[in-house]
Amino acid sequence: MAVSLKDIARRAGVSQATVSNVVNGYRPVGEATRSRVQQAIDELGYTPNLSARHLRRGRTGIIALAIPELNNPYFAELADAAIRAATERGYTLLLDYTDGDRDKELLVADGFRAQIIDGLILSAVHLSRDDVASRTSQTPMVLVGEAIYHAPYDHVVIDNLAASREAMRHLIALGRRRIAFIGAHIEADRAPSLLRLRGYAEALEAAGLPFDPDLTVTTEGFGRGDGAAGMRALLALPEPPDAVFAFNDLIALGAIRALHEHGLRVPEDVCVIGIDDVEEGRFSIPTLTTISPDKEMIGRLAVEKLLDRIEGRPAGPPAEFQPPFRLVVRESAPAAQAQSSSSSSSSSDSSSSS
Amino acid sequence: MAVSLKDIARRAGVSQATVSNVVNGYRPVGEATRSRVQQAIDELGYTPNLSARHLRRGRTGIIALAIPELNNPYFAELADAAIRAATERGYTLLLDYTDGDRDKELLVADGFRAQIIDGLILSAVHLSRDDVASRTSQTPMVLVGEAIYHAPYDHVVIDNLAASREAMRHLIALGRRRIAFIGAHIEADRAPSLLRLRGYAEALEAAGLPFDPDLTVTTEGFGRGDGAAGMRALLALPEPPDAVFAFNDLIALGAIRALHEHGLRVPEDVCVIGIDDVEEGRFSIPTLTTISPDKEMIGRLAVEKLLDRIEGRPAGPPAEFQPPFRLVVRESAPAAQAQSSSSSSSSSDSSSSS
DNA sequence: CGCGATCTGTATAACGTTATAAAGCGATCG
DNA sequence: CGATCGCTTTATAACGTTATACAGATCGCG
Repeated sequence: MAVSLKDIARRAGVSQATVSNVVNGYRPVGEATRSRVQQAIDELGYTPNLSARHLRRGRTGIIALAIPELNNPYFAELADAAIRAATERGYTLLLDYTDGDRDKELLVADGFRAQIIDGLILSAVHLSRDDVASRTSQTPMVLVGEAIYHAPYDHVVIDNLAASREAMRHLIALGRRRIAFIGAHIEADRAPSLLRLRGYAEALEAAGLPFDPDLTVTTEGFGRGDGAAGMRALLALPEPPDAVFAFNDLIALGAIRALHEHGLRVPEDVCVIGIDDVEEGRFSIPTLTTISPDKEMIGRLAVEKLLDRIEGRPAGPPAEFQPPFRLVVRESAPAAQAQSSSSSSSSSDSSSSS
Repeated sequence: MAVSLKDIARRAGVSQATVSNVVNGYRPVGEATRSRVQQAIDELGYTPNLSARHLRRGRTGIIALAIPELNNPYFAELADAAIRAATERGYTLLLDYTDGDRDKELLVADGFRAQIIDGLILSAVHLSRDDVASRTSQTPMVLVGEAIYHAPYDHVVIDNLAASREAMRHLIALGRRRIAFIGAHIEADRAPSLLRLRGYAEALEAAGLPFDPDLTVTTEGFGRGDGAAGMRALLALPEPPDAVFAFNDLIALGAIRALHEHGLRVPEDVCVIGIDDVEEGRFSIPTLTTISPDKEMIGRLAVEKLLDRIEGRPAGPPAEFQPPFRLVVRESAPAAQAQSSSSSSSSSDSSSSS
């Protein structure tokens, strides 16, 4: 059925090895034979059988990106960037879900799929450094996101501490004094919100504001529903907050919805700021002020570092890479010189690091 | 490095063929040897090499789902469902993008990736029936979505005509008389909005309302920005609409944003209804009334039909499958007995077909 | 002119599976 | 008692590539 190397070889009157060399360019081939072979390839419409190639080479040309869920547009946008980056480099990217489930994360890290993939980009939620440090699989891996730090793998993540501080500075500059944090997680193994939470606390201290434990809300997950629930809890307090710093945009959007249902205005009564800069926040009512990580670069960098390892390029010891982020000021927490209504997103202030 | 069939065979003192039979169960194996082999497998931690298996078998166990983009949460949710369905059946699902680009759609349909995938689920935007009818690739394919009808392939899609009529009936029942449609596409090869547009026109006629061409707005794409732009065009009319039926939720949400920027209230001044039921619409302000297709079933059905073809199960001639949908009434176009503010989604009216 | 070096091309052996044909071996049967 | 059958197991040949070792030319250089 499918046309194989052998068919081409016969047609062009050369050996299979020569055809292979024309296709892959491993060894030089004479101009005359090359064109003869090329013609045969064109005529018969040959494409190499990947299973066979990969069986022989020991690589599949497929890398996986494991994310908690696709429903969070942040991950959808990240996956988008990663897929494009992989495609450009001649690889195919496979999406894997973990459902934010610890066991599934372990499974993925431990080489489920190992037979089919050359490498793995893992965006974990529940895994600790020890979990990944003790993994047995030999498959190259790159970490992405906030969950794990200081593990013996390349790690691509924005400077969450700096990002949180910047978000908080913005709220404080707006004159807010009772600022809440939605999206903390108590589990011992979770650094992510720890870091963002720490940035929150540090910024409060730097501004001479008190840290009120009631204003830190723990959530189950990271969705709009979690944000709404968290906000409702805050509104039940005797003294509700006048601003909210959310772990991510989805939580922020859920919080805005809950505020709306309570008859409170954003930003007049309560300012809200998130992290992620998902497209939704550019059209929501009000539009969402947020920290915008360079998702394109995160995806690209993760793929690049992974391929360096896979293809055995000199890459040095595992390192942490920090793509830039920037504060995008929109309606939910407007610029300090109090503006009022519409007008589209205007960005300000950008900070980055290597 | 990796442990292979040969290692197991040696360890258990049997032939490779026997090990293969234990793993695959093609031929019976004696109880004694079976357990000996199984033990060796467990001890050495053997997993079959997929490239080799598939080289031999001629199948890869991978199917692809080609969608225009991941940024539209509708497709993200659909992909989610399809991935789960494929996983359940022992297949791996690969996501492919077409960027809503006609050439890329053709490329995908014509068997780019053919070497790596056993089958394809295609959600096209620009392809016509003739495009797919004349494709050369032998790879089994199932169509999903509104673009192509009556092609010689299984096709999974909701009854768009009925869905549109139902959405329109709801708006008309609310007393709206100048109802606009955002998201029409003029290209000759596009049936999708044609069908929804036709439902729109038919519903107008059925209600004895005039069809005003000014109220049908063509858009470039299907995103929030397109919806906002379309709405602005409508608001520039001498006599703006009092309701909007949007091609999908994203367009609807963009329209709501544009209305807000114009100082108009939804639903009091203008009612808005979409199609897709993306999660975002359950938290937007106002929450979005929409037609909710059963995405779970669309994904599951598409995978199922594709696997039937791949695995050679008797499946009869290509057919069209219509998963159910239902109208979900929320704030942007509330129930007829005029309610006012918050309260969560309440569904009504469901219709389905085979 | 002869010998090594280069440059092209070929034959062949893997890679890890699974399908096919055949072999071993009791037991059954005519 | 020899032939036949059924059951389990094995040996072997693919599947379509690429890597390795090698064989002929052609060429440069002493």
